[in-house]
Amino acid sequence: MQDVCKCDRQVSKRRSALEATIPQTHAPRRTQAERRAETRTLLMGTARRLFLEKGYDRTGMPELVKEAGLTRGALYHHFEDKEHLFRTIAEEDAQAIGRHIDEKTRDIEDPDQAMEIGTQAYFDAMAVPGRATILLALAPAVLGAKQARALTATEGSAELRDGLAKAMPDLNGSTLDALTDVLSAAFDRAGFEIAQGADRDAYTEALFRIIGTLLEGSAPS
Amino acid sequence: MQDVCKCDRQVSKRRSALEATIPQTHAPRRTQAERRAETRTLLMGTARRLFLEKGYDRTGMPELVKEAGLTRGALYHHFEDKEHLFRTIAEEDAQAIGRHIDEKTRDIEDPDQAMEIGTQAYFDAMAVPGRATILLALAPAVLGAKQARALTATEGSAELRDGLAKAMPDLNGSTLDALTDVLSAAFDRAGFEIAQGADRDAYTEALFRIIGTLLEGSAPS
DNA sequence: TTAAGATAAATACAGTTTGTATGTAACATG
DNA sequence: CATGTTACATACAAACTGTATTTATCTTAA
Repeated sequence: MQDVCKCDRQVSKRRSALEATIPQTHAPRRTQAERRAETRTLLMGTARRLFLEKGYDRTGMPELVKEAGLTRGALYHHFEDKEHLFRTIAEEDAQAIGRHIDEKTRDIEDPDQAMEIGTQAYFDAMAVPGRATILLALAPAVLGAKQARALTATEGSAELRDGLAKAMPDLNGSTLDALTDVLSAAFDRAGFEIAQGADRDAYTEALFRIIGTLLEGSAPS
Repeated sequence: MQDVCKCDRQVSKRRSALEATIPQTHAPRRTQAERRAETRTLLMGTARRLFLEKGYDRTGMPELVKEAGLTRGALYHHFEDKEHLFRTIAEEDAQAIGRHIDEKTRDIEDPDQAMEIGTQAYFDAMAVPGRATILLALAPAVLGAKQARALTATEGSAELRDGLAKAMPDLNGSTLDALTDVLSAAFDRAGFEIAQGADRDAYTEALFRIIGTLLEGSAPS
């Protein structure tokens, strides 16, 4: 019962959390880039977990660094403030989604197949634990709806727009934009629910029913 | 420049914000119910404004009660904590939306027309300043995605589900649920964007294109 | 290799914020 | 009008935030 201490004092056990098992030879001698990357990774990983477990505003920095085996000094050296820490995490997740979709669809010619594969790639990427909550539930509140949307505004929606434009040439621009927007919201909802364990096939079919009927029902080429 | 004071001390100007103009006769003699309602309204209104201006976690209770001309004593008398205050505000907005839609659609027989009118009523209700941000951007982070969804889960979506079920009898239950869910996400997005000043007609047409083609395109009765 | 500079991380500090406990004023009721 | 109850203010103890300062670790070039 010697754990109640309001100060920041660290018990001089450096590199604790990662290598607590190692008998501590003498000096591990990491390069600065390594140190930096490891610490950032550790902080971001711990923060990610706590943000997800307790929510953004109920997560305190003292608690966070304690769990990471560091001090607030390290945290504020790497991140300007709590919001910057969160934004960095959210950006990383968003970029990971973009990369994954790009990888999976890069070599596909047929637009329909690209749509199909891209959708599954999006669901897969969004199902990485915590990602959906970070990007779709927390980010709009922490970063603002606009910034949060900008993070996830995948190029995929541009291709969706093009597909719709071709199939429905009578649509004016703003209606086309609105249609693309609400459909991307539908994709987001599907991705979120699938990530929470919902029936993936059901959501996939629901989305393709919508898009399928839209594309064929209006002005078939 | 005499404003820097860390304590809660109140300058003994009771009922300030509301009646600062009145020359303060002797004793206004309000009933308890009135006192209570007025204070709650004042606190919730001020909190609402600050949550919208600065975000949830950047809004502090000291600042809030200061602007309301009260002390934290009053605040914590009426609300358990910050989250409870927010939840109360969000619930009020959600219920107002429900009431408004109900009012507007109560006497409509034709399902199609009810859909049309109900959609417009939803957009109107969601366009009340701040409502969209509170319910769709902040609530998922503060209350959790599930609770936030539960707030806005209007009965309208049940009727949407029924309409879809009739038009597409081949759909199994889980796909129908998924379809209803992603469509309601589309409605939310439309409501949010319209509230932010987007082209209402464009979003309305986009939604009805989707629903229209779905209903007619599959299995017409 | 090592001294000087740069980066990483810990400690120290000042101001705020949160929730609670306690005290006081306003209203309600027999 | 005395007594109980509700509304609100004040006082207090943590806890949290961000910054300034100091110490440790790594880099580089003579």
